[in-house]
Amino acid sequence: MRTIVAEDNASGKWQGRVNTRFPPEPNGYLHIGHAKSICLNFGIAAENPGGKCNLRFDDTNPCKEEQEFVDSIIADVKWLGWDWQDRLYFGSDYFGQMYEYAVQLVKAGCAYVCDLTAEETRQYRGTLTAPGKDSPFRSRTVEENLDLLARMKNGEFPDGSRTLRAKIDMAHPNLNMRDPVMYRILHESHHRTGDEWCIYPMYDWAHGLEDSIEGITHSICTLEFENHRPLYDWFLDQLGIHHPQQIEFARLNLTYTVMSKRKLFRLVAEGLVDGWDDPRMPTICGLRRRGYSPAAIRNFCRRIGINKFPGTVEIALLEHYLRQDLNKHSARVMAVLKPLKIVITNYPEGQSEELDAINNPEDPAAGIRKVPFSRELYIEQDDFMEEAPKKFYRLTPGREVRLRYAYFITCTDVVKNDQGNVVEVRCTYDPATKGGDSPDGRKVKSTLHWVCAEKSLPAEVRLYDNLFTKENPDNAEKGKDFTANLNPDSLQTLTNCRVEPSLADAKPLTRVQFERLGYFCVDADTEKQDKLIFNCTVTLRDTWARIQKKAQQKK
RNA sequence: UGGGGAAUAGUGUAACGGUAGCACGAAUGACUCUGAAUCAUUUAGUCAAGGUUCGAAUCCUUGUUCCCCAGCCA
Repeated sequence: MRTIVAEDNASGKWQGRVNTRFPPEPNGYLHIGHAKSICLNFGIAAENPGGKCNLRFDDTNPCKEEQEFVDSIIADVKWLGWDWQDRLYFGSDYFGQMYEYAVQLVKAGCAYVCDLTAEETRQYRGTLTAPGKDSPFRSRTVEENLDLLARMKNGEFPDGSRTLRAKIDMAHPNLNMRDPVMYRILHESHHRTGDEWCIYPMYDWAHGLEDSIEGITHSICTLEFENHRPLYDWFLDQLGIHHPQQIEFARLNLTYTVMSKRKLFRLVAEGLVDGWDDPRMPTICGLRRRGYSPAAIRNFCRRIGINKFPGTVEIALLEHYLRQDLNKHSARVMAVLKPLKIVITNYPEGQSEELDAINNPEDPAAGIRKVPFSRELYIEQDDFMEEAPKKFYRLTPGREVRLRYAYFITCTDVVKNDQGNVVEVRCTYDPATKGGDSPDGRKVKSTLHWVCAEKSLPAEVRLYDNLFTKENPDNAEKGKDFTANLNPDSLQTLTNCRVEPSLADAKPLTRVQFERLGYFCVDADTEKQDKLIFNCTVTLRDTWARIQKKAQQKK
């Protein structure tokens, strides 16, 4: 596709212009599939000198469209990092011009007013294999059509009583060419034009005109419109106006999620998720709340490429670009999700100190911060095992490990509760290893993250897994649908977490890496509920987890 | 049984008649104050069968499989 644009540019087909557009219908929230289209359209414009991409709302159906969606779409495209400058357009702004064009087509004998009901229209259309038959109103005179069209526009007829149709060919093998409806009567208030209109243009009629009026050069859309291209071309040819080239590409499918507006709507409507911006949703606002960065999404969209084959991209690829970007840009902090108390028995009671920690090893300019250390600390429950299996090289009785940026410690003893669970680990530390380096050069097998028991802050952490348990959620048993494949464990809330004090004033959408755990993002609920709440954006790659998993599979 | 499209490693994507390459994943190793990152190595592919050609993923023929279309939705 980029080749086509580049070649058109070289051949001067459009006088060296490149003007694409992203044309959403404001009837829902944008998702990662839209991001593919957004990055394609804005990306192609950006790659060509002088290239432009318009943001245009295709708002031709007042029954489904709302200002709320207009606002969210604008916010999402902007957040993704794209700029349409002063070219924010609405299809509804062209309703007057479209009507003029319709009159022109009627005068040319290329369109007629049809009195068939919706049901009759369907019957007359024929089937995939059988041709349709002409509407009895097909042969009305131009004068009569002009009169009826004007009266349709003036509101003289009830909803659904008449349509304006293009006069093409009721026997055409492409159903879209069997006298398609151009206007329907809808006494419905539009979110922008109010009650000015009671006839509204259909997609096929409106879309090409919108493209033409804006001087679009390349009209990029998804595969299901391939069948509509002959009609797109027909309207523009009949009118003899600027005629952009429509090019189709396959929409994005991702494993372990659903992408259709209808299905996402159901998840929200049925309370199966917590709203459009639920961090498990593939919506742009959901991904944003989850902690995704715009750059990660853009890089992903660039890499998945453009095609005409409806494939499914692995969610792992998205996560790869996520980690790649977050690794470079996220500040590191220490947080303990499932705390296990440790007591440094040879560290003086009541004493504490501040240790230097590097904010981001990938970015020296990010500097250092202080973290408090004292006699009592928390480490991760997963980082201690009383009886360590072969490849476990974290803390276990008798073993020395490093506390990151702090000291080497050796486990000397454990304290158990009545159920026999370890509730406290006792260790000694080596004062000579302050900062985490051993003067004698001795090595430890692992480095653990930790927080000070007293000075760390309580926090809630929300862990996420795929929303669905199957790669293709639609692959459900007979009689069931995708909701049967919802993952019951897609959200896990941990309420006893501890984070280092530097996070005290973290604002929503702040992205950090919890060392050795993953990337986390401060949730909007932090301000509402007045406590620190983090979403797990994505975990770090975890070799140990894979080793464990393999060991279990062997059993 | 009509029409329109599409098929390249597990996944996604290049190669436009001239060495099938890249990324993700997976595996192995090195390194490491994150079992992260980084680095190295390995793994694995042209839907099928014919044909044209010195040479075919690419051109031709036939077949197979998949996607889309019968809204007064977009």
